[in-house]
Amino acid sequence: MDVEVAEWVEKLRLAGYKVTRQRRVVLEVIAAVGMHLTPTEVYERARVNCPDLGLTTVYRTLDILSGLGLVRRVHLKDGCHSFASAGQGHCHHLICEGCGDVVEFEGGDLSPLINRVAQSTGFVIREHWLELFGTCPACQNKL
Amino acid sequence: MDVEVAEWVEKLRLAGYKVTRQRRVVLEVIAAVGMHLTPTEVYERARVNCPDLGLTTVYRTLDILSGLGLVRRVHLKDGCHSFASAGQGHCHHLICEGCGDVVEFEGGDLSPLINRVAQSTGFVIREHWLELFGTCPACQNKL
DNA sequence: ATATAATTGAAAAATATTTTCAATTACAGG
DNA sequence: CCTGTAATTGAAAATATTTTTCAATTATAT
Ligand SMILES: [Mn+2]
Ligand SMILES: [Mn+2]
Ligand SMILES: [Zn+2]
Ligand SMILES: [Zn+2]
Repeated sequence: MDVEVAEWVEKLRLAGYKVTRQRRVVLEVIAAVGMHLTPTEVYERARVNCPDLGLTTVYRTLDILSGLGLVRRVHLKDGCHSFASAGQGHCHHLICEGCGDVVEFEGGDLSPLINRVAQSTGFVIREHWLELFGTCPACQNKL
Repeated sequence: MDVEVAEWVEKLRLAGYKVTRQRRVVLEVIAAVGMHLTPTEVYERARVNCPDLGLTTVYRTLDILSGLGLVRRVHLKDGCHSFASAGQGHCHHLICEGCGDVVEFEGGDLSPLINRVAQSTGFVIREHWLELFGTCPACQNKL
């Protein structure tokens, strides 16, 4: 996870952003927890190590990180206010409805399906999204 | 589309809800347009036929309709404030990034993929979501 | 027709996000 | 190491979205 933060810092720098204390602490929070967090949740956790951090900066940092593809918005049934780390390359999210845990997985090849839909609708399909919902091993044991 | 509204009205009634003028006009708007609309957009369109409708009622009606599975929240890259009609049965949304058009399609059988992910993560997977994004035929011609 | 419980809209409250701006800070270049 | 400069910051205000409250209205069973 220190590795991930280091990589993210490097990508920030390469993209021309300054590496500030505030950005670093936001990065660290998101890289460390393996679950989805709202901006406010990120803010609360990050302030433990950086009490003068502002919520505005969290919003701005999350914007930058999603722009760079390092984090991704997690879409839940009732809204999509939270974010989780997005591994490199094309991946999808598997989400525990119990604890908010987020695991990434590689979706198999969806091209047959996508081609079929493109064919029958006349759409040009540019992107797809797959999210799976369920219960993680830890939450299964809690029952 | 009159058919769809009639079906929806019947389902509302069966679920124990009163069929009010306000609910009917919200239903009509969503059934008529084939695109995703935010609560405010629904409100504006519905008020053409029902000028005393309140935005609060639109929110409440959308809640009821998603509870009954008649409409579904549409999740876009930057948020998910809009809703679209959800056909019966398990379906997915294909969305035009140009005009907001929403088309439903049946996702093929994703069980092999889902089983594989369940296997490798230990999750019990209860639900899945697939959305495709692209350009509809009409918007392709506009280029 | 009437009784009644559900539903309504306006207003207020709560929540979420963005903008503004003066002060601070990262860091490139010397 | 200093210094200049443009990027970044947090607080406050503005805006946007959603929910709650409550008295008045209304759909519908009888
Ligand atoms: Mn995929
Ligand atoms: Mn499916
Ligand atoms: Zn869990
Ligand atoms: Zn289109």
